[in-house]
Amino acid sequence: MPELPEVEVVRRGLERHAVGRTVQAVEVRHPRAVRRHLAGGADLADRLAERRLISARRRGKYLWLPLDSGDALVAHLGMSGQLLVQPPGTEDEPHLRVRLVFTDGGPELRFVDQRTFGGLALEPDAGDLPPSLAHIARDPLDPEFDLEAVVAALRRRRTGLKRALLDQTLVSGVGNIYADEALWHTRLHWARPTEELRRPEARAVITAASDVMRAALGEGGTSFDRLYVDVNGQSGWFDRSLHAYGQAGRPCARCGALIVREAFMNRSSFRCPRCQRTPRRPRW
DNA sequence: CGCAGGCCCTGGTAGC
DNA sequence: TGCTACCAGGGCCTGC
Repeated sequence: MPELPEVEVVRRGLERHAVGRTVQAVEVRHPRAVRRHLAGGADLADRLAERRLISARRRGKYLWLPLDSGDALVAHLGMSGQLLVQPPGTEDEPHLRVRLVFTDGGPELRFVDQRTFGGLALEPDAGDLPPSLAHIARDPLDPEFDLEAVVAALRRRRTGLKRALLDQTLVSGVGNIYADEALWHTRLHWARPTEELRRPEARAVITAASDVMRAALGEGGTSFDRLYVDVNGQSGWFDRSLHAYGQAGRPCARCGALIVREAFMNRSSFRCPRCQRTPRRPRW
């Protein structure tokens, strides 16, 4: 599941392998992959053809590639999306959704996505950010990320802590994996009411999320199910450093109690039952 | 407005 | 063996 570190690895790959090149033609092989492009796949292909990719940018889990036309190609990898750079003639992947061919005859850019939660769309490149991303908060790796403002906003919420960490309008880039890791590092329970957080606790959990994501980026991104690979198909290996996520039944690295898995928001949450005690008034 | 919950999607796997 | 049920979960959407 690509979260911020994995998406950043992809962004760097795009910067290296796609930026500066000119699109010759685009093949949209699955309409769902371009569902956010309301004018349809043919329109997307038309407006991308003969356009040069200017740069590769990211906010949270979103990527966008500004074009020399003033549009930007916005991409989200969803659960299982990949952007692969493949030599022409390489056999098509089973879940190939969109193919970009370049005028230089070099490697193609392929959007591959098994579960089709991800997709591509063209939008105006409105200065700093495509319009559809206006609601996405800055992520912790953004130079303009304002920790104290996020801490204050977090403590104004009236919800469970993990819900808030996953809310991309509060802080972006954090998904299920890094939320569980940040909570484990700070010994906080996922159902802690945000309005009861002490300022140092709030500061610690946001800082922990930031630190864990930065560490993952340093190691090439988390990958435990082979669905995530970077722009050239290389897997990361950060899963070996996870302390909570996916560790049910394994001993907590801090206290030895067995990590438990709990249902939360139709997904899983992992925590240490001893280090991360259930709060008196949980907000599930 | 803030917040909660449903839904979308597919391949792998567990269970009968 | 072959079927069904369940699981992974980010983000959009709706309703309260």
